[in-house]
Amino acid sequence: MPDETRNIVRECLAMRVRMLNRMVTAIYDAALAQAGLKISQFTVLVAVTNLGECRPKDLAKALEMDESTLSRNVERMCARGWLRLKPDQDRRGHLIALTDRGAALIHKAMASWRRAQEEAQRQLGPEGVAAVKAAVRRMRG
Amino acid sequence: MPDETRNIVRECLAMRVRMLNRMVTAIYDAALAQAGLKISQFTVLVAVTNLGECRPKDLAKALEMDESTLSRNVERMCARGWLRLKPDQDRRGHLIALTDRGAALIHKAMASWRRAQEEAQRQLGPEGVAAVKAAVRRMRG
DNA sequence: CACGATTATTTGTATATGCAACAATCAGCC
DNA sequence: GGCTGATTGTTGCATATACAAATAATCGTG
Repeated sequence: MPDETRNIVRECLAMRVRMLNRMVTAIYDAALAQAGLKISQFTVLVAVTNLGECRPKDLAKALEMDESTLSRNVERMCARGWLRLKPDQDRRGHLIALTDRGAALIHKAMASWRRAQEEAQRQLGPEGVAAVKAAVRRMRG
Repeated sequence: MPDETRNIVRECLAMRVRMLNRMVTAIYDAALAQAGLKISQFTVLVAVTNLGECRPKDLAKALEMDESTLSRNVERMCARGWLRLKPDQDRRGHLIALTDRGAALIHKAMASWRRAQEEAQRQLGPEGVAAVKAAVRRMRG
């Protein structure tokens, strides 16, 4: 049995990707704490800015995130006044929009993001950075 | 503002790593559901097998995971009878040990893990796989 | 236009994640 | 032996994650 499991530790991609996720997330969360948010939330704010007013489904797709997860993240961010919901033609849903406070927060968090980004790049090295980008491109492509 | 945020989406490493994490985790969780566990739990079982009876701190370090997170994961897994706690010399803590049921579960889950591993490798491609491994090695190194 | 199928989103439930504060024990020193 | 600082681990709190089921509105077709 130990032979099998040792092999898993050497090979398992999920183990590695999840570890990488924890390490990288920690870097960004630590930096963004100064601005009072987490990378998960920053990511949503940025995505909404780029998409413009958008439907939950589109946002979830853009972030490759489960719709129910996003639903509750948006809920919390609305409660904080960073996002708000607007009625849509299709009355099954609504549009998610950035508020002024949300936009201000992105601006305020920019310096923290840049610091985290530099630190992550430093720790990963140029090859590591390229590697991560390539891996994601492959999987989504 | 959109200029800045578009740049973030293009560059942000956390966004990519987290996306990769969600995609890869989903592949393994879907496969392991057949055996009644998740990749997060499978990972702990395998790590305990390799370390042997171990203290929470060592296990957390091996998995690059917060001790409090691990504490509660172990708790759930004890409740299911996969792990159990044994007294240690150092009475502040205890040793985490695999039970027979835990060992049997690993065995039962092997085929599912292999299927997930193959699927993840297929989606990432050889370069993607190498990329992920290299990135982790760099960060932990 | 009515009705069943489809689509959009939220809720129920469970797990996972981590920071900060806490309790318990240990180790070293006097 | 008994204090004091360090180490080990758990708990309180908040957020994040996702599958399945429920809800609500739209669409397509007879």
